[in-house]
Amino acid sequence: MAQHVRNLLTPETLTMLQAIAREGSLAGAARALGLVPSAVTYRVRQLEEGLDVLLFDRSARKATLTAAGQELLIEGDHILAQLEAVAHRVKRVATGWEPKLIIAVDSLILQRTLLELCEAFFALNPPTQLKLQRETLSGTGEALADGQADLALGLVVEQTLEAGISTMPMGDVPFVFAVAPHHPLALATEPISDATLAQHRAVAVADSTRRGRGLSLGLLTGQPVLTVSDMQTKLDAQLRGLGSGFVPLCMAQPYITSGHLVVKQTERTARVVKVSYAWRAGQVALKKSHAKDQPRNKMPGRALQWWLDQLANTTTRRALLHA
Amino acid sequence: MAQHVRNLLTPETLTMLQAIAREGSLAGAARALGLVPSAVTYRVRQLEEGLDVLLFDRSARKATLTAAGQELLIEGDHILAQLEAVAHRVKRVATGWEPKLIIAVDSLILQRTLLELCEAFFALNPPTQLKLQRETLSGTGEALADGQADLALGLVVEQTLEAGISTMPMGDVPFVFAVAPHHPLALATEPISDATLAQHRAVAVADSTRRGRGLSLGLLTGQPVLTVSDMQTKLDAQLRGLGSGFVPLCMAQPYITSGHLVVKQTERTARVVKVSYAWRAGQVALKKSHAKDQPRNKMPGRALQWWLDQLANTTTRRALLHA
DNA sequence: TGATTAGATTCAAATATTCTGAATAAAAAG
DNA sequence: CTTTTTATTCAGAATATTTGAATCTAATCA
Repeated sequence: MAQHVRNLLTPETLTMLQAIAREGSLAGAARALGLVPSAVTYRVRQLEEGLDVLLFDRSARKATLTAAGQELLIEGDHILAQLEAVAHRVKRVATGWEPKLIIAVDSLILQRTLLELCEAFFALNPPTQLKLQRETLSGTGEALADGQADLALGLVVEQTLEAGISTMPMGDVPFVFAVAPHHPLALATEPISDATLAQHRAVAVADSTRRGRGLSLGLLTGQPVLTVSDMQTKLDAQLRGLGSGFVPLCMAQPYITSGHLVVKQTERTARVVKVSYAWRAGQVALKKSHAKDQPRNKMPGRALQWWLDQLANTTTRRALLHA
Repeated sequence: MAQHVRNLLTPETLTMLQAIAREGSLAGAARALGLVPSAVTYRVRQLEEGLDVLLFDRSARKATLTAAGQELLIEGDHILAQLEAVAHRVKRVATGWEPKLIIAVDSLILQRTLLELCEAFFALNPPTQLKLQRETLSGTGEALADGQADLALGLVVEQTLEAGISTMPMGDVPFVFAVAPHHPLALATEPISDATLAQHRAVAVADSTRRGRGLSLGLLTGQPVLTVSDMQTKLDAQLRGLGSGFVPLCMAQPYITSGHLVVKQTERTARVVKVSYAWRAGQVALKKSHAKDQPRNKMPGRALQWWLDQLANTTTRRALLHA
């Protein structure tokens, strides 16, 4: 018998829990994991007994999660993700080259330029796999803070960042208020007041944060909202006249020129968002108990270093933000 | 062979790593864990091979952690703490009563009143163990945000709190600048300027945060500082004339009356800190993949509810802050 | 309604994993 | 230079997990 409950929460067990939730049944999880159903039953029972908590409701044919089970599932997901991140980080420290470099990219960032950079990176034949994670607003910084990402591009700088994370400015992104020419607001007298705005649907980009409330950029209370997951979708929605809102001038420019979007002055000042990039710069805070008072190895991995070198170039930074 | 590296990072393995770091050797860890040394060797080798990372430097007699090993140790500590918190939370959800209620208490809070409340709580013969964790400044809120604590008393409200955490004001705590009567500043002309202050040592309370930079209340740059871990120690230090600084009026009052402390006016405005309490109010954000669209059970546990009931009482709140 | 299907559980046996204990080597301490 | 402490290896022993067949039950279908 395990002395401590936390010893029951092994990664394998948590993975199994995910599988059960995903497949909807113990039998399904067994198939997914390449196990026999009784093995799953055995482990679930083990877990329930050790924790002394009923995790599944067996009254129906398919076992369903109890409230406690759901709690464990959700928290377990988070832990598993962290575990992954830790293993990754440890490997990076050991080899100098990251096995994987995760870049959280805000939807503001120009896809094309980013992919060109990736191409240049791969031309070096690095042993490093790249993973691009598109995020929005606070999700971008959060991925970094959580250790899910190594580099974040396109941070909106209102966020507070923890120690151990370095930041550099990328530049300013001017936003304009734009609507489709057939949208009622296209004919409104300028500057458009908040009261008028509130009568029409806004298109907002959802914050991809996984915890907390997240940022919301300039929404009016009571205003109907269409929420989309990234800036490109928002632009598309506005082109179709589904709503109005601020969009980065650089992304909207071609449509403005072609007349598919109309810029309108508003009462609230035009936004200029300061954008930056950030990365984990080692030097994790030491707890006193194991402070070996030997300074921690804080150099960035070689892949990260390459990206930072690229970003040190003003032209590159510009190219990531401008259309 | 484990398919995925994260499966190697079991709680037991991480615990073992802690033990090795704490005891300073594999043999020591084996003793501490009630195992035979070869078992520890076996597991370490298993881990190192699976991770494909050298965690220990064996050149000396005692194995010492490599940089990678230290990274894993530190991150592992964090994960273990979270695991503990998760198991705890799951149990609470299942039983309605928390097996343990962890209260993070800022050093501002009056010990005596708090203990009286504990006494009243235990009079109910609850199945709940209480754990009081004294914290300072941002540490108090952080313990809550991390899931290490269920209730936080004495939050300084400058902190931003995540969703899922509820806050209520407790009251205002006036601070006064005080020094011992034999301290040089006791004779200074009032109001004392910042320049004069900076020439004398300040006594500051260290932020107990485990990550980030933390708050620091009104320190002057370049001023010599004696840092202590809680408000009571700060008061003691100032009574001995070791330095000067702002202290809560309520704590200082008896000493002011007896002449062991002298209040001085300063150029910077007297502080009044707004203090609040906060607790985790369930409703964890659901990830889409397992949203069972059945509303989450969000009622607080019964022990927490009892404390919240007490705190709803104005007199109780006052008593926790006043001397 | 009754028959059928898919899921969950139980248990003994098979298999895998982890631990032990003795033997060995090598570094620090005396 | 001996003694002590530590780490490692390896073959069995002890544990833990998985399997597969049998049984039971809830949903689905004819």
